[in-house]
Amino acid sequence: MKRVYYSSANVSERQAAPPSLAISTVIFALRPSESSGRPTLWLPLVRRIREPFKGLWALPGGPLSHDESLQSAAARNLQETTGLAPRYLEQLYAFGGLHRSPTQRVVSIVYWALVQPTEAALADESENVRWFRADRLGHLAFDHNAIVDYALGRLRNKLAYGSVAYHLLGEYFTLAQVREVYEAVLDRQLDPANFRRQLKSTPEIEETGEYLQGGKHRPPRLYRYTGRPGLDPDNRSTP
Amino acid sequence: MKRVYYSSANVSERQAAPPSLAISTVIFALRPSESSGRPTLWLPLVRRIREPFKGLWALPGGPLSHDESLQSAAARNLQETTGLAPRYLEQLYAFGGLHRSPTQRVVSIVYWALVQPTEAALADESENVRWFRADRLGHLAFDHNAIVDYALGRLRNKLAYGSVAYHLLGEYFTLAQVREVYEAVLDRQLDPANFRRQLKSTPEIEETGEYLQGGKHRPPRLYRYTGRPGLDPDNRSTP
DNA sequence: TTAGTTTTGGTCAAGATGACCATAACTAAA
DNA sequence: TTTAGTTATGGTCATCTTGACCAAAACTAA
Repeated sequence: MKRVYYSSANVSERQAAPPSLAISTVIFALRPSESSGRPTLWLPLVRRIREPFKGLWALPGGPLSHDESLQSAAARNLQETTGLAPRYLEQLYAFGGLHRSPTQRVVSIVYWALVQPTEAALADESENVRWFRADRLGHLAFDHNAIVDYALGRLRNKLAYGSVAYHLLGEYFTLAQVREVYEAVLDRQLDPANFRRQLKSTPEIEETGEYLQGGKHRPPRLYRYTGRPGLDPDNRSTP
Repeated sequence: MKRVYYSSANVSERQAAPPSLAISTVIFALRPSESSGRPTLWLPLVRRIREPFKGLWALPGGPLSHDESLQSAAARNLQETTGLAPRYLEQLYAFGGLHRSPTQRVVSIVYWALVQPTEAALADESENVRWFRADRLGHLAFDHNAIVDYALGRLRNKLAYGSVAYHLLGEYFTLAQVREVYEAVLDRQLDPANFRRQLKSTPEIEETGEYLQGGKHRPPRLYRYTGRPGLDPDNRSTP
């Protein structure tokens, strides 16, 4: 057996070894806050069961196997930790600082995803997989706090310009629900009338004949998103 | 000598090997077109001297060594092929399709850079390094045509929103020169008066007391860019 | 001196945006 | 049954931005 793994090599050989490559995924979903009941951003983390950073929470991820694309590796992360399929999945950034991991040089290609949390996702919580509020994470393993911050910045930017909010919602939604997503992510209040006017002028939002019943006040009309399910739109140019 | 390189392993071992990691760089510079004399986008390419794609032109790049960061590896590419230091350098995308290279699985983390071409850069042209017009590249090695297209899209986008045009110009420039950059990259004419009004309202553009002499017409005022030299602004969050 | 060209400053209408008002429609409490 | 409370929805108004266009200033070359 000639196969030699670098992890079993001695120190000088580890130095000469090329950096190893991993895929991680920042998975965002909306969940009502326990206190206010308003939607807030949550994301699933995985507890590290070995060194380095054993016991700390980290982003789901793992090594890239030779026969899967970057995006499908990220989708597999998502599936394995939450049981969910992504509604939106896009490459975030490649993090390759020299000292991200104390034991070896690791380059992580990080994806970010939007999903809608279902009962299935909650059922997949366990001792080593748990959902956290994005604004109350504590200290994570590696540079994962910085990565989540960067992903939050990207989410805010895409939300303000692109049409990404709908991937956090179900098939039918009210305009007030969309506004709540914006308010949660951008962390500021928006004028309901002005916000409504903007959404009415975007062609991807389609009016349905249905209304949301059961509320305490005037029943709002339900709408539907007719744009593409955004799976890595950045990657159009490469197969 | 226990060190084993995967490239010398047999087929089944190559299959099991992790994907190898490379850094490439798309380097843009402005150069006057021979025909019209107006500035156009050019980029340097390197001729492949071994298989695969031996003889074809490719983006400058190479493997990532264990002791350099992603960005400094890209800056080294830049230095080695052009002799220049980057005025602007930012990560573009990680390309990791399964069949980018016919011989092995390669994941390329690609950076894009803006420089101003000097005599030094021209002197560094050789049999195996040459500058090409970005819109007349021909067939490149690997998926490098797609990568350049993606980089061009990013450049157009950053130009339209961000403040990136000045990194293609010298320290002093006229507003008409900035407009020519926009016209070259976006490939459409812009109204001089309206364009001027917008630039006057951006705080990073500072008026100097100097004027460009020697032209055929009214001497235009010279301006200066006072913003940061944008070296990977995306990477603020990670050291 | 004059024609030609670019630079520079300006107007105007159309469109987008934020602040704000008013009515419609429903629930829940009186 | 009435009334108060709340959200949904439609609208106005002033302000800002944008694109189209006009005109004078300033220089060169003939």
